[in-house]
Amino acid sequence: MEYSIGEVAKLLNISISTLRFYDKEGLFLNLERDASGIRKFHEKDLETLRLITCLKSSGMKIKDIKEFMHWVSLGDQTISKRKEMFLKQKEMVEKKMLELEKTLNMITFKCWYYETAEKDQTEEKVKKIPVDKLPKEIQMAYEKAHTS
Amino acid sequence: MEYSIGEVAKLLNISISTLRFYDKEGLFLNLERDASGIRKFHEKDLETLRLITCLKSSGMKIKDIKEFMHWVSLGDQTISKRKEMFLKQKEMVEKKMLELEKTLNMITFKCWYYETAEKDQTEEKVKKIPVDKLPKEIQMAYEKAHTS
DNA sequence: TCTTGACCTAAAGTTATGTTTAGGTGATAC
DNA sequence: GTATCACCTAAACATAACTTTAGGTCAAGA
Repeated sequence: MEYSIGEVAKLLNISISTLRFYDKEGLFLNLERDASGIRKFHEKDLETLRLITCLKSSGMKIKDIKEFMHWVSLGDQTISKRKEMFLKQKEMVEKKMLELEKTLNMITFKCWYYETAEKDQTEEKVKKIPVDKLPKEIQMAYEKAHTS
Repeated sequence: MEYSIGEVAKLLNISISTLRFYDKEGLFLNLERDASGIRKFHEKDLETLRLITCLKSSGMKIKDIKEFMHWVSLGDQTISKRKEMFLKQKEMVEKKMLELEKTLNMITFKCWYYETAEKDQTEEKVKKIPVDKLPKEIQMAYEKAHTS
């Protein structure tokens, strides 16, 4: 199965210009072109794109993804490097998730805070509630959000 | 308690230039200055900074944080707006967490993949294992990573 | 035949989030 | 008294990751 750039764009919801940009950056290995220079994407390229999306969301830079793709092109001799990269990236993601949880706790607290303020028609009352008098789960969220 | 910009920078691990940048962008409400123009940070400014950090990690732009701070300055009449903002942001964070989980599954799979390849000294063998023959938890990670 | 649509390139432009630079003030330490 | 800090500003610079623009090819349909 072969896909044009437009088809891939729709399929994976990535703009055409982004796809060309990734190609220019060297993120695809041996991306096929037909006689008149038109890109032909195969399943392996789609899989590369799914990986790019994943690595980007893990906080990796395009340059490093490019380096990884270069390692892939060198074959078995770079297996350890690639493994190390993924181990490092796993740590990054776990760190990110912890931070996001803290963020969620802060936001959960704020949601409760403003819902209460909205009922009261003022911030004054809720602002004065001491931490230990907050509803239990809100207190927990607040405290989790405020640990260094 | 009062803090200089340098103290705040160390305390919250944010560079001095970033703090000045945030101030220029209007993220602090009534940040005090002494007679010679030197910034004096108070506890409320530190709390603002913690909130900024949190909102940034939730994916909010500086401009929107600034708008929020403006609402704060308008007092009780903007409580609903602020509540809506946090509700929206909560959804954003929940979406982000789902994406990160998917990312983590992909990376977990890749870690296993390259650890196996490393033992084999080649990718060839592991590459050929069909999904349903993978170790159970790896199979689960793979599948979770590949659901649209 | 002509026009439309999907593709192409190279290069310039955009946006967000800072950082760096160059030049200046004012208190304190040697 | 002069050198060194820690602070200040305005403005230029940096970087990543795209997007837009301007100009061109090529095949298919009216």
